[in-house]
Amino acid sequence: MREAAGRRQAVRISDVARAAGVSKTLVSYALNDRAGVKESTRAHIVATARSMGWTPSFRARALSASRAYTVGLVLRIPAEGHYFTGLLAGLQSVLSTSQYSLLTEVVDGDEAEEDAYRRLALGGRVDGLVLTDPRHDDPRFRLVREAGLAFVSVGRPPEPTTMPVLIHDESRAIADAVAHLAALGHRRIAQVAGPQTVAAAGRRRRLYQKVLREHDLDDTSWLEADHTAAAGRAATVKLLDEEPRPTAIVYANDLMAVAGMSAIHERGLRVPADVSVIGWDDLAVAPHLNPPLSTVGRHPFEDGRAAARLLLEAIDGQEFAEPVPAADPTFVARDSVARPA
Amino acid sequence: MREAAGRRQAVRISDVARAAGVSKTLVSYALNDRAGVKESTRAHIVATARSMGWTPSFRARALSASRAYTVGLVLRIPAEGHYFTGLLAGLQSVLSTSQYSLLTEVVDGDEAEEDAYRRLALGGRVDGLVLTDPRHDDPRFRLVREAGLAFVSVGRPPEPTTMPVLIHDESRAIADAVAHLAALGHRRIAQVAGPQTVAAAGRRRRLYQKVLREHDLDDTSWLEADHTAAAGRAATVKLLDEEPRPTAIVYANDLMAVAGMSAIHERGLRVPADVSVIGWDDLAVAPHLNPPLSTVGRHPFEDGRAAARLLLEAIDGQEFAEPVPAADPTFVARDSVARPA
DNA sequence: ACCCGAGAATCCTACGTATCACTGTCGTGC
DNA sequence: GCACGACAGTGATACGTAGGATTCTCGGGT
Repeated sequence: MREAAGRRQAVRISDVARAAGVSKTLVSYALNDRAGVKESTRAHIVATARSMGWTPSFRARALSASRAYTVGLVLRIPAEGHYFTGLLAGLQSVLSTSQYSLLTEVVDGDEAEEDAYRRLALGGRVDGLVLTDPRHDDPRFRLVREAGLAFVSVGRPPEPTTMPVLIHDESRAIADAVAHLAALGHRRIAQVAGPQTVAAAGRRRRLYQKVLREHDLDDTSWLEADHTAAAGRAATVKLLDEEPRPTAIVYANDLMAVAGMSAIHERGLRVPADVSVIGWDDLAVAPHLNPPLSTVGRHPFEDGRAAARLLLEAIDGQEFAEPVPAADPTFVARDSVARPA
Repeated sequence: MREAAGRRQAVRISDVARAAGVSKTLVSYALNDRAGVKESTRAHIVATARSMGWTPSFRARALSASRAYTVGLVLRIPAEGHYFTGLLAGLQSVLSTSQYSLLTEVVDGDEAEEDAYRRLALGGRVDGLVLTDPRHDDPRFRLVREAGLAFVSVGRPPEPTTMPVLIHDESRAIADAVAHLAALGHRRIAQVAGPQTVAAAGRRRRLYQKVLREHDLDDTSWLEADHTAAAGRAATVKLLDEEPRPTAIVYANDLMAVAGMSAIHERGLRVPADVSVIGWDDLAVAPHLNPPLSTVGRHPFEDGRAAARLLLEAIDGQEFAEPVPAADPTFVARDSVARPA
């Protein structure tokens, strides 16, 4: 059996100091590029450290600096794997240029989520958190406030804050989508909206309704569904039973849109001839579906980069009076939308 | 401007000790359930700690124990968001019952990946790593060996190791898929395989060929593609030009299968009447496609759970002589496969 | 009256880095 | 000739927890 964990640092700063014939302090100064070290001494120390293969201990540095050099992201499962993969990549692309790392925590329900936040916030496990999809009465904001933890919220939080908030303007994408449908002659447009406890889902549903009214269209035909294929299918079946039948359905995400198209086909109806369909997310498969899915593309990678930058500033003590606008989603027209039969 | 980061521990173990009128050591013993503390004293200490809201400092604990209480996972982007989301969830479900957290690092190329591993391995940032998709001459195994870091490999590593290795037996799923096609009368089955530098992709391609030969079928019609939609489409176009044309195509992942179906339609051919299609992954959208996609389901969540358990044991010093079998993938028949016209 | 031992509690140092406060040295200007 | 400041370098301690070594306490046996 090999030696169990609890691996000590192989070569310590004191080893380097002894080898170079100077004090630990000077080694630290030399390697952190601080003033007060003669250039020749610095070169000697750096060379010694390199030859000994010394890397500063992350743990000791974190304790000494009273910093975790880590930020946290809590993901909900089952969830939009798509958006979060991109967000993750964007966060990383910024963090890895700093000293920071990203800790992910995956949860599957409200209680688990609160536990996760408590675990991360307490004990100084992280210096900051990325919060996504704020809900009404979201307990997370109270938790982080009490813990005095920095955060960045992707989406408007339920309470005012001086922490950074990243917001998207979805009105343009929604206006484009509805205009596209209206121009083709659609008069009955139904909506399968996301969970209305998620603040952004409610806002998006109301935006769609507002734009429908601006086109003098009925805005009353909408249902709530929880982003799963089953819910999307069920909602679609209900909408197809309405009288008169909608000629177009807009969905809160692509997965529900795909399940909806499947339900439409099972009814013996065609997409787009009988019912046009629009999704939200622009999954990798969307352009290759049969028919290719019209949808709204988001910018998770850019969101991640912006969120990481803001979070690092917040950790640094910066305050934010106003929400920060992020890259807006854009409508992508494909063949799942056509003139109604 | 609020106070910048570098947040100290609000209440320390010494505060609790003073308030309870005992030494720091006794507080530590009492809260870590160690012997040598009178029961009444323990109760008093626990009550005091609770009333003061004390949580041990993660940073100090990590330094003192010479442990990071963290394991790392490096993801490649663009990649199978699907499998990794599940893997992440599985890893977490085990880690969060221990003291461990998961650090993710997202990279987009070979150099970035090596950097990422170096960052994590050096300085004791993590106690162990999850390595996925081993490649031939994979530099990561050398890196972790040199760093003396524990790891679990999801897939057979290129070099022998005493660290745990999780392996899947794909032969059953592949045999089922080919048997299903053969039983329906398919004689010309082509393959769009994954990147052959990934060891598992090569093995899977050869497995398909072996099973084809067992059915006395031609095994020479295969192409390599890099898991993207564009590559899947291009490979499909080439295969459709072959003479005689294949009546079925099996793909290394669902995304390429979807793109392939799209290419088949563009040729004026039908799925499954003219060409049957089988994917790999069982994406959430697969059952709802038009037609529903036959594919092979993996078990990322269970893989994640198993990997986490093994990694924690490896960190504990356990050695592994044999690879550990994981939940095998299973073939799922859907309507994208039918009797050839 | 004295010794012994088990259990209870404390003392002190390790963990490894960073940094504050300080000492020593040398050149410069008056 | 002396005061002073800039610069180079060192010593000691904080960071907060854990735990081995040690001391203390107290009851029981001889």
